Amino acid sequence: MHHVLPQAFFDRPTVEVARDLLGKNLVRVVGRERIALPITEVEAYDGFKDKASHAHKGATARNVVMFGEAGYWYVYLVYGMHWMLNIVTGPRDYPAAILMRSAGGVIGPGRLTKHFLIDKTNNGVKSVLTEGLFIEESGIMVSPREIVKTPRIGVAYAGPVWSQKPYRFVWKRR
DNA sequence: GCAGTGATCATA
DNA sequence: ATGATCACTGCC
Repeated sequence: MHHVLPQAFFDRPTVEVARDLLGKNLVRVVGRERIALPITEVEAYDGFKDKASHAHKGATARNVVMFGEAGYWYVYLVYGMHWMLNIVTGPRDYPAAILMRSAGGVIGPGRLTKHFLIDKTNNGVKSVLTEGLFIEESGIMVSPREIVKTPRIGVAYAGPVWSQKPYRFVWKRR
């Protein structure tokens, strides 16, 4: 159970990685506390052309991490109160990341970061080497039959085409 | 259904 | 410097 996902796992096409993350354990270690839950809902944000992505209009102070190497955490604040947790995917200079939306019974990206004690201090940190926050193998096999694809949530601003892309993946146990 | 909340970014 | 926006949540 101590198989931390290596950087190579994340250095692949974003949508593939998103699907493969379902059922893997999101792990947080703070002091003596260890929180680990299987990932159940994610969303892919894929490249410059993706109008729903922060990276669509180019690099800014906030989104630079998305332009870096795979396997780094991209954490930002929305609506002045909710931290969003993403993992960067694909090669350097290709901006892509996956939003962690739910794990175990913790539903919703803002609730997830609250539960896992995540904030801006996790931004820009490499997931594979850090003791504090990483993803590991769970041993759970997720069958393709258990994966539901839908459009992403809360991205109407991206227009009819990009807001409808089936880049959200939910693991429904059967 | 909609207010809360504040960083971020474009515009100037 | 200012104002609109926001990969959301919780309470009405």
